This record gives sequence, structure tokens and C-alpha cells, in this order.
Amino acid sequence: MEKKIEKDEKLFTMRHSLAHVLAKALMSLHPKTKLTIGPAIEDGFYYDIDLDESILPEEFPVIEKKMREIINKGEKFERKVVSREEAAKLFEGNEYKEELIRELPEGEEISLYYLGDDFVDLCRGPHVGSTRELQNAAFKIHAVNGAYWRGNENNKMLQRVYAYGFKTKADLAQHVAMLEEAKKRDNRKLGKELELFMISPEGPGFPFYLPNGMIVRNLLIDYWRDLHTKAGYKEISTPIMLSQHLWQTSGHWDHYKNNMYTTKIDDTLFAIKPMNCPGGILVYKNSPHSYRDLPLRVGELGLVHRHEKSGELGGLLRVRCFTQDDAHIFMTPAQIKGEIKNVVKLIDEVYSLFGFKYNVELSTRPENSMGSDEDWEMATDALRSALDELNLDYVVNEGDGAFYGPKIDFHLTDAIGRTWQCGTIQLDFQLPQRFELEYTGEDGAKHRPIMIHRVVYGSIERFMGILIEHFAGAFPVWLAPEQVRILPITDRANEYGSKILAQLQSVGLRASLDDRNEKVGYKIREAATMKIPYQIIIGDEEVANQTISIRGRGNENKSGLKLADFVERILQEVKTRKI
RNA sequence: GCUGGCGUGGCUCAACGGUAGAGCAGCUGACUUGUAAUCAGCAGGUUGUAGGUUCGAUUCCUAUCGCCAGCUCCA
Repeated sequence: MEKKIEKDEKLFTMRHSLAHVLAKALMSLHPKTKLTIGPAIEDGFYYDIDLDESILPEEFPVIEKKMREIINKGEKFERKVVSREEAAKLFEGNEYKEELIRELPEGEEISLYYLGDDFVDLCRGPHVGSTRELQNAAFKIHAVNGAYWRGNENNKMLQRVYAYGFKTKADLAQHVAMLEEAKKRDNRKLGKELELFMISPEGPGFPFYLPNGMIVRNLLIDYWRDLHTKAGYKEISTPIMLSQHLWQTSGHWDHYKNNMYTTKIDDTLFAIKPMNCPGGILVYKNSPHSYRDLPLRVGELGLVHRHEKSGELGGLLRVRCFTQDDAHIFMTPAQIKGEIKNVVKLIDEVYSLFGFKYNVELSTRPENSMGSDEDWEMATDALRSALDELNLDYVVNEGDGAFYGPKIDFHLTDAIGRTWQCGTIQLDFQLPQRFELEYTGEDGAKHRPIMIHRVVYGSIERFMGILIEHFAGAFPVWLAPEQVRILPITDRANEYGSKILAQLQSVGLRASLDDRNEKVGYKIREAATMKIPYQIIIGDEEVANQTISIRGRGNENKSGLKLADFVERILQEVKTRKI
């Protein structure tokens, strides 16, 4: 999940001041603490300290109490501008502050913030005037973790004390409630409970799909195929393993060889593909192309493997092998804008279907990039004007593009307000050049096509993980592994139940009959736990009248219905992919 | 990969130096039941793995694998 940037400056200042209070509390409890930095973050603040003894969770309440004491004293935050020499002298012996001071640009003011007369920190500010202004603030220390000094893994690892920080107790409570909700929706937890997928210690990061998960996955794929066929895409499949030579040509070997799985076949090194594009390019090169063939839209649900570091894995959201819903579009420069617009519309259609809101980012040329200025300008303009013509709001991330071209990223917002990056559209001049791709133009001469790499789901695994959390496991009817469960009240209704089951199955609904010898409350509980969208309950009354009673998610409770009417309703929901 | 924490039957957890215990799930039987757990019985674990300390290890130590949080990374 990405962090949303907090724009409330007052809140930001408050959190930053709380970070200083935390630092002061830590100093007073552990005088050997070396302070480093302590900024405000999305949901609070933290302070990184260098200290030989470990801060333990048992100590959190003690630290919080100390912080409260400091706040209740109503101490003032006082800013003081000093010379470089004075600052260096003050923080002598603290190599972290010394380093910061050394790196402050010439001519910039060096400011200190005092908190009372016994605490001072190098700090740009701003801060609240006095801790009195923090009286109503709600904060809670919730974690202490390792963090590299300045985020560099070659540096010493410090202790980072994390705290939530909000203006009021109610805000804090709301935040904690959101985190609890997120925990309930965790794809790992629901994946187990709903029997969607598993991950074995025999294959860390390599998910196994269980029958229920396979149904969801296949439905997502069916929808994807349908959509792409209609949008003029062809589908291919390329090998999972290709020679080292290919990856050297594509440039992936140089950049990512440490993250690629390799094996030797006879005497030649092969790599399991970490991306689909080189395979797709070989398909393009398999035959000559005319400008009349372009744009050529070629999709591939490609299984890729990437060696992620062991500490980076987690459920379906971070894995070592995943299926990208990839496609490459080969086109002329004049076609860029139109194709981009098509892809944006496609992505919009898919996200809207699941009820996701999303925002868009355009990333431009980074520093170490390849290609001419002209190409970059033309490509970036094409992306920009495509977005403008579609009336989409977007933010520009200067210099955040890929080294081979600019890109558009899609960040979707889920049911509890978290954002995730999924879709991306990347323009690429680099690979067509490296692989010497061509097409014959109207003029009879050879020209070089431009490529788009794009994904909509991103990866099926990750998207499924997000969907699980978005719907809290309660998939819409069209995606639900089991759509209807029939619950007879006594075994006198079992026969009627079998007839209903046969009818549901005959129209393609995924249904089952729970004819176990249990009370109906028990069966309802189990069906509800499995988040099955509809339960059909039948007893003596329904058998006599040839009707059904249904129980839907969201407390729907109806009896005396005709099976045919109910079936029609569900089929309609499936057909329209209702959420 | 780094820092810290954690690995006990399918699941959720207990015992924390004296040869493991519960609930749920499973199986068997009884009950024929009207909207989120009917009752009883049975079965299931060489406590992640490998070493070590000890008369004795699930408990302490070391290594290793895996999981979790954060950091780093994410073409």
C-alpha cells in the first residue's frame, strides 16, 4: 500500500512537535540515546535513535507517560539560529547530527529548536509555540523497528520508535479502527478462511491456488479476455524460460540479473522470464510487418518470476511468481495518443467495474534515460494530451519515468481508503531499437515502431489480493466461488433441495446442497462464514408450496419466492457483473 | 538481505525445566430440527528442523528454515 501525503499543515506541525517531545522523553529515560531524525508521517510520527539497549514494547506506556508529563508542563518550543561552527560544537559526538550539519548547503540558515532548557534538536521546523498546544493531541506509540540511517542499507541500523498522532482522541480511535478493519480483511487471513490460496514453506512467495481461488482467478481472466478481444487485442503465450542472450539484448540482464532465476541447459545459460516483453518482441520479429498491421495489440497472460528478497514477501500482495495481464502495442508515432486513450479507457472500465476510484500519475523523463530529447518530448506530449482529452485529473511526477520512456500509473483506492498501484502504461523506444524492430511504411521504407507496455490488473495475484481485501472476502455474485447454497431444515426437504440444486447447476450457477444432519442455524452460520452471497432455505412449508426462502448477504431475508424468479435475478446480477 | 518478534495437532490458542491441554474442524452415534454454533463419544501432536546444556527440554543456548512487523528493493 502506498502512503497518502498528508496535506494538513497544522496536523503535520503538531506531529513534528510530538516527535520532539518523544525525543526528549527518550533522552530522559535513556540518556545514552543519540538522536538522529524524527519527522511527521502519514499517520503520526517517529524518531530514529541510536542506542545500544533495545527499546521494548513494555516500555511504550512509560514513554507515553513521560511525553504527557512534558506536554503538561507547557514548555515552549524556541527557535534559535546558529552558525555552522556553533551547531557542530553543540552536537559534537553525535555523528549523525554532525553529518547532517556538514551536508547542509552553504548559505542556508541553521536552526535549532529548544524544548524547555534541557532539550535541543537540530531542526528546520516549524513547530507549535508551546507543548500547551499539544494538550488535546492523541498519540500512541505502537512499534519499534530497525531502520537504516538515511534509508541506506549499507549504513548502521537504528531503532525507529513509531507513534500514531492525531488532533483528537476520536481521530486516533478512528484510525485504530481502520487498522483493525484492515487486519480483518487481510488477504492472508481470508485466503485461508475462504480456501482461496495457500503458500507452502516449500515455496516461499510462490502461491498455490486452491479450487475456490482458481474460480475467482479464472473469472477474472475470462473477463479480461472478453474485454481485450473486443478491444482488438490478439493473445499469445511465450516461453517461461529463454536464453541469457535474449536478456542481454533486452538489457534486463545488466539491470536485474540478481533478481532473475537461471538454469543451465547443456552449456547455455537460460533465465526464467521476469518480464514478458522480450518474448513478445520475438513474436513481432517472427514475420515482417506493414504499417497496415499497426497498431498491433498483443496480449499475454504471462507467468513471470522475480527473486524478491526474503523479507519482502507477503500473501498475494508481494510474491516471487505472478501472472501479468500484459500487452504490448506496436505502433507508429502518430498512433501513440489514440492508443494511450484506448488503454486508459480500458483501465477505467475495469476499475469502475469493481467499484474502485482511482487517480492518475504521469511520470516524465528521469536523469539516466535513453533516447533523444525529441522522442521524449513527443512521447510525453502524447501522454499528456491523451489525458487532457479524456478530461482526467492527474499529477505529474517529474523525472519518475522508466529509463526507456514516460509512463502513466493508476493508483486505485479500495473500500477502506487505502491506495494501491496497479495499472501502468509505459511508452518504450528502447526495446524496438535494441531488437531492431521494423515495419514497412507507406513510403516503402523501413521504419521503427514504438511500443507500449501496459497492464490493467497489474498482476492477477496482487489484484486478487486487493480484491479480497476490498470486498472483505464477500465477492460479488459473478466472482463468488460458491454463489448459492441450499439449506434444507430437515431431511424431509432434501429431495426438494436436490431438485433445486439441479436447476441451479443447469443454468451454470455455482451452487451446493448442505444436506448434512445439522440444525439450520449451524448451516446458516457456516454459509455466512464462507461469505456465500445467497442461501436458499427450505423446510416443510417450502416443500408444500414449492417456494423458496432466501437469505442474502446484507440481511436480505425473504420467503415465499418462486425459484424461477430468484434464478433470473441472480443470472441478471452475474451477467451485468453487479457489485 | 538487515533489525526485532514468533514457530505447539487442519484452524485458534494454553502449558514455559519434570515425558503436552482446550475449543473449533474431522470421524461415530443420538436428536428431525425454521434463520449465525444440538448433545455424547472417538481419533489426532517424537511442540519447524539439526545440534548443544541438563538426571530430565515444548520451555535454556547455537545454527538453520519459515512466518510477522518495519527498513531496503520492486524492471
